[in-house]
Amino acid sequence: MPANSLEQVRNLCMRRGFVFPGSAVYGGVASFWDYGPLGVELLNNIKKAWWQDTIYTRNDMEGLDAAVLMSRKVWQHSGHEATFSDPLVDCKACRSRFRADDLVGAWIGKVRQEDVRRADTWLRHFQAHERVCAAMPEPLRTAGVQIMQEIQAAHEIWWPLGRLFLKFKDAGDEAAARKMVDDEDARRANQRMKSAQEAHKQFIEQNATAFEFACFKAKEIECPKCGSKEFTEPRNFNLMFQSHVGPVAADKGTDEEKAARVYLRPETAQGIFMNFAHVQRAMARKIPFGVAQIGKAFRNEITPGNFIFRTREFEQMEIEFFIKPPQFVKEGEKNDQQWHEEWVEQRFNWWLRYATSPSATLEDRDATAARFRARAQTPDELAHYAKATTDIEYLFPGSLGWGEIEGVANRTDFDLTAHSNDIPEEDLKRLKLEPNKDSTVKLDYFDPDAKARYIPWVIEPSAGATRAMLTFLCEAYHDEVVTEPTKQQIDQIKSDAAMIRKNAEKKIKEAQKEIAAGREAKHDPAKVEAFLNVLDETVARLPASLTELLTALDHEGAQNLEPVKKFRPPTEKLVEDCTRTVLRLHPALAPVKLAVFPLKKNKPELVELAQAIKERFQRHFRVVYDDSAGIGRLYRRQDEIGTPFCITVDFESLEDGTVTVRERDSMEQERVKIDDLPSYLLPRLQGE
RNA sequence: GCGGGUGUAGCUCAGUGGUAGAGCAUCACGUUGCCAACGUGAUGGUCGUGGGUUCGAGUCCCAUCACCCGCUCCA
Repeated sequence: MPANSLEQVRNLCMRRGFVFPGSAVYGGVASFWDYGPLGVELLNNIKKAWWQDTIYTRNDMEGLDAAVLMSRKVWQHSGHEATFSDPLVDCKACRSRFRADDLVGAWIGKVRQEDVRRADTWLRHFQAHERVCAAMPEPLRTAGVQIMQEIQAAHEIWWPLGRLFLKFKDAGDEAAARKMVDDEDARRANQRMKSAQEAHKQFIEQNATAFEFACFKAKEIECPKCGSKEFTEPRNFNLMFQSHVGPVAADKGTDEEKAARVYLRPETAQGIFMNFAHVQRAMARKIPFGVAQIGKAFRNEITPGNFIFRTREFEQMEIEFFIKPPQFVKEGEKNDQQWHEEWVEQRFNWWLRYATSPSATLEDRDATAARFRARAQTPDELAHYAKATTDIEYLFPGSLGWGEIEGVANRTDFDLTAHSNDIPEEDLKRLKLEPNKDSTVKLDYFDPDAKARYIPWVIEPSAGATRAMLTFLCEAYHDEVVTEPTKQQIDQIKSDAAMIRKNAEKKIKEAQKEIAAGREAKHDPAKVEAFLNVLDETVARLPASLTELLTALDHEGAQNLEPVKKFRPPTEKLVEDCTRTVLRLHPALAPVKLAVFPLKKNKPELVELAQAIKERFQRHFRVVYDDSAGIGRLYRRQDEIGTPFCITVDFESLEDGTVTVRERDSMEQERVKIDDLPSYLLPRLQGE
């Protein structure tokens, strides 16, 4: 069984040097992770497997590595800048989309259109603003509420005077009005009102974004279409990280600033489109052909999380495969839809191949295959550039569930057309594009076969390299029982579990009493009961369920139960003694391919030979030498990081030149001549 | 963004206002003939951070940061 929680994988990653939290010395920065010694090996191996399988073993592919920073114009014409630069809200009732700042601006101005001479209008207005301020985060909340209370207090004093003043003025009684203006109390009240209003205005201006957000949170805004007050939160879709080329002193938004602005790519694809003509000419390629690229991409995600699944800096493995537009496809040639299907199949099989270890049984393979699926996106999920997209998804453990690991999109001729000058009117209409006055070229292609010039269509298989790492880790992770606990040990667990139940049932009764008396209870009876059921069920299935015991103890309802705390350490010890953690990684992906041990570390001749074997292989792949523990522990350590083979040098080795080769998944050992090691290991490391 | 939880040694955690602990890991020496061996000793913590209450705070209060879970969201 693969990992049953992301937590297990996360722990292993941090403990064994796959992944570390970024900027940890300063408390960390959410969503950024560093890849440690084993992580960089695994990630490199994944990228290598992808590069070899998509470029070397095909006849229609080329590689590329474009710059991360690209001209702002790339992202203007690709549609990325315009589509995702404003704070947007969706009405949950009628699904209309609005700019959040427009709605809030209209709402603030609304009172001016109403009868400004009515006291209750103003009061309602101030109270509404106070509710909005109350929905703001601290310290804005306190400051805002204070300002709104002051304005209400000032209004209460000022309003009767103001109304009197207006009354005189309306009646044409200038003398009385003037007398009021000169009156000391009235002036003071007026002054207080004015400064309160000023403070209010400034507060909103200075905290525009937070205020905007709070308006929706406080449910003060109405949908202009349907009147509902239920909106999604304002999302500022400015997903791209910005920087500037050269020193820029200008303020944001000025022409000077914009001219120097560059974006960190949110996808590697545009770098390929920029180089379509270069690659085609330089390599004398005919359509169909593809360009592959591996590289970092950056998205300022609104909600990052789930370990390395969604991060703001990540790595993509992308292919843009250029094909004939439908109107030029001849009888017997693949059209865009068929190319799309073929790539989905190709890529799906790639995932399955590397998700399984060669030692996997048919049942294992079926179980693995069941955790992958290809799912066609529904029309409302499709990105602005795509005609169709099929997501390849993996069933991650725990709450993450099905997650996208690759998208295979049919981008039509959208991108190459968008980056071309002189776009014909019908294409502008068809692709909903604006004319491109910035581009210097037309990204078309003369097809000698069709004897026509056209802009190719594109199929884009785009996989996440960092997500691939998480996928393969989750799939490879196994806690295995290797030594059955004794009957005595099982009986001990059973009696401990019975004791836990007895104690917990007492706690449930106590809690029920507290709840009946209207007091807060220390335990939630339902949760404790649920925990007891899980525990009993797990204990009943011993010894097969041994590794599940610890998961059961992590149950919500197990918290604050004393006997559970006592039960945990010996149980942990027992589970650890009886199980091994093994990463059944495909050998091509394993960060360390081979480990060499001397059977005894205090025999120099064994150490010497073991180190010599290590040195013999270290030019070809990652191999480690270790003698810092007993042989059993050394094997376990390597299992945990997925090392496919371990070699042990013993006294027999000195005599007949053979060593013990121990295979990771089966733990079986074989005697192999040192000279035969290359021919023994090589095919096995390639997964044959 | 909201709600709940967690934060103590490299890791897993105990510590219920009164001298900071255990197991594992690491290092040294010895022992050890193949699946998480053992003995002896050593290293290692301003208890996430910043305030406050107190004679005294890992423990109580407030704030803040990070992570986890659940919603919400997601090119």
